[in-house]
Amino acid sequence: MIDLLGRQDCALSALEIEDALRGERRERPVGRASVYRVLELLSEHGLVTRLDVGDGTARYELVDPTGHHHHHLVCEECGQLVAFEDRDLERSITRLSRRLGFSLEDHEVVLRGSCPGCR
Amino acid sequence: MIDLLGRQDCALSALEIEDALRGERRERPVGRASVYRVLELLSEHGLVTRLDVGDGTARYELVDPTGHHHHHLVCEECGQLVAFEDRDLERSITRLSRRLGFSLEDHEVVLRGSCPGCR
DNA sequence: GTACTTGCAAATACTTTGCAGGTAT
DNA sequence: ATACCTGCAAAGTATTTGCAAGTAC
Repeated sequence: MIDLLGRQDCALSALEIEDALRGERRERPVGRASVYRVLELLSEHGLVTRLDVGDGTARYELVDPTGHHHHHLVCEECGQLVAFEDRDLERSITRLSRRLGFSLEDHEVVLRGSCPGCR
Repeated sequence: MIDLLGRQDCALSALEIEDALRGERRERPVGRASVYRVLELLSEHGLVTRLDVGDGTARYELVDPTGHHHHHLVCEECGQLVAFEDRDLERSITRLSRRLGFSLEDHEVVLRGSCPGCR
């Protein structure tokens, strides 16, 4: 599954992962429960992030081992999910959590609007 | 329902709203479907924002008519949901969307970690 | 009357859990 | 043997939809 996620350029839902894995291994098809169980494990160990775009399904993606991380834009016209990275934004968030006395484990930013192609 | 949301200091889930409304009006209890339908309407008209903290349930809150808006901290110890406002963060996001050529309709920031009380 | 709104119940979608059988040590 | 991991089916939860009855005009 880690392989599979590594090959993606954007987050997959649990059901998409299940389908993909079933496509790869026909003999003993992977069970839905296992997918969720493994995702929870990977997530707890910080290898995978859970992302929620607001459509009632959780998406998962591999954490970049170099420490870089990105956030997501959702185009409300075409539904496309685009990843971006922004140092300035990250700096704001770090400063902010210090200001609030909050020790930050994780954070998630979702921007919604129209992508350049759809405007 | 707008009244009810106005009285809250933090976002409510659809089911919490249903319960609260049923408490207020015993004769003809409000139906679940109506709650979701009204929330969708209010949301489309920009009177209510939908917020997703990552626990598989959507939460809703009234949009501040003064134009101010806030984001949320989730404490992973006590589960508390805290709202905050940060001009610096908003500025980063505005700059960012300009940089990406993305026309922003809405955005959502969720920070996860431990609140001052739980550390 | 027609058109719109409502609540209920059923349907759908995503996720979790119980369990029996399998694998590894 | 024990302990762990798996897939299936069933249960649980959140949300949406079909529909019959009620309201407004």
